[in-house]
Amino acid sequence: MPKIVDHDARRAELAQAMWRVVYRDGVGAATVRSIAAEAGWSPSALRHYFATQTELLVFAMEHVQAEAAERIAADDRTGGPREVAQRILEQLLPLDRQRVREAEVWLLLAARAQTDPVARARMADADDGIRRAVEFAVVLLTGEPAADHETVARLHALLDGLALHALLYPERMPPARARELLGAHLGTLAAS
Amino acid sequence: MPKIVDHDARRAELAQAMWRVVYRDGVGAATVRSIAAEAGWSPSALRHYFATQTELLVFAMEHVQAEAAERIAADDRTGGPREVAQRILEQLLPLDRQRVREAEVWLLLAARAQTDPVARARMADADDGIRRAVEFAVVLLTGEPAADHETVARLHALLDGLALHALLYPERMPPARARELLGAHLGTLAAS
DNA sequence: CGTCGTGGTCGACGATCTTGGGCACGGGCC
DNA sequence: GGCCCGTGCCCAAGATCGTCGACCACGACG
Repeated sequence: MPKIVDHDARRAELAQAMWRVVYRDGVGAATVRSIAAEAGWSPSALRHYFATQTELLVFAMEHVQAEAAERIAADDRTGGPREVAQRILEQLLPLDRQRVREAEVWLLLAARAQTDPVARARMADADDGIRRAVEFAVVLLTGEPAADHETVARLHALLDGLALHALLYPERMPPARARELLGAHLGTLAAS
Repeated sequence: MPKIVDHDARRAELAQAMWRVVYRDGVGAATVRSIAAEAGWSPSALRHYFATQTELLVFAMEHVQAEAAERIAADDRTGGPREVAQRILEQLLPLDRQRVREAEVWLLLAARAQTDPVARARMADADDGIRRAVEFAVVLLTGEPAADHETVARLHALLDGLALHALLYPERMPPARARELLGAHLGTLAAS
């Protein structure tokens, strides 16, 4: 068989090009044509690796998930449960440029998920990951072996709400304030 | 001067057409053309009343705000503070088809706000309205004359997070669960 | 060495938002 | 009463986007 190309490597390469575009010009500029130009190929070339734009976005979201998971895994777990839980959950908030871009991808995929089932499935998967991190934090804070579902769901909603506010209204919800509010909520959990 | 048309009435008429499309086919189907067809005009006719698509979305969002404000004002305030606060804040959650559509407009405008300053400004205004409702609820619950800023911001983030989850993952966050989680949080506020 | 499948480009299609030019109508002015 | 001209509206085109089909080139396998 002919000319065999490592699809995964190509996809990663394209995703990096996409990420450069997103990082430089914002997620709105991440069109098929601009990404192809960034990677130095024709727009149709992308079609071999990403049949549709949604697949591109989904791949970018997978990258976001992997990065966040890696950051969380890389935490050294030093300090008390409060500090560890706070640091872990902060990895899921748009507190610096990198995480802002990640959150932009997240929001864009969310908007697309309203009509696109594929995007919807990826969002649900990402949501699972966030939920697991929240569960971990709750277990850490309460010391109980299993996390209370209601507590988890509430913290989860708060976390995503904070992320949304920090992304949409950075003046009203600067990083320090988001951290502070998250800490306040974690405080109520540890106390009870 | 010639043929004078009531612009406000026309805009309202067009907004109703838009709303019919959104309600029937989802917010994704709300293109300039579909709205014009629904209203029985040509797409260019809309240009006299809404120069750009963002203006249409912004107008729809203003309608959402007005509807929500009216629902909140229409509450009869019966029952204890917990019940009143809960009912008021539930008006801002996507618990039925009407409010789901409203939340869809909200999310679409949020995505657009990342690149469009006009959409951004409208989102900030809507955010003000939500914040005021949350402040009102907090004052009601705590009995204090002024609401604690941190408490308000936290409840606000939780509320928007719940709305987002209910909109994106209706299976995981059905209306009853959203109500329950909101109630749980309000409970912690009333207790303190 | 030939074949054929894979990789890649070009061009086109349909849909979208947006814009400019042009037509019709009708209220104001002489 | 008749002429202006500004408003309202449509048509067509431009720009950009995602997607698709037809075509060419290369290279591994038989």
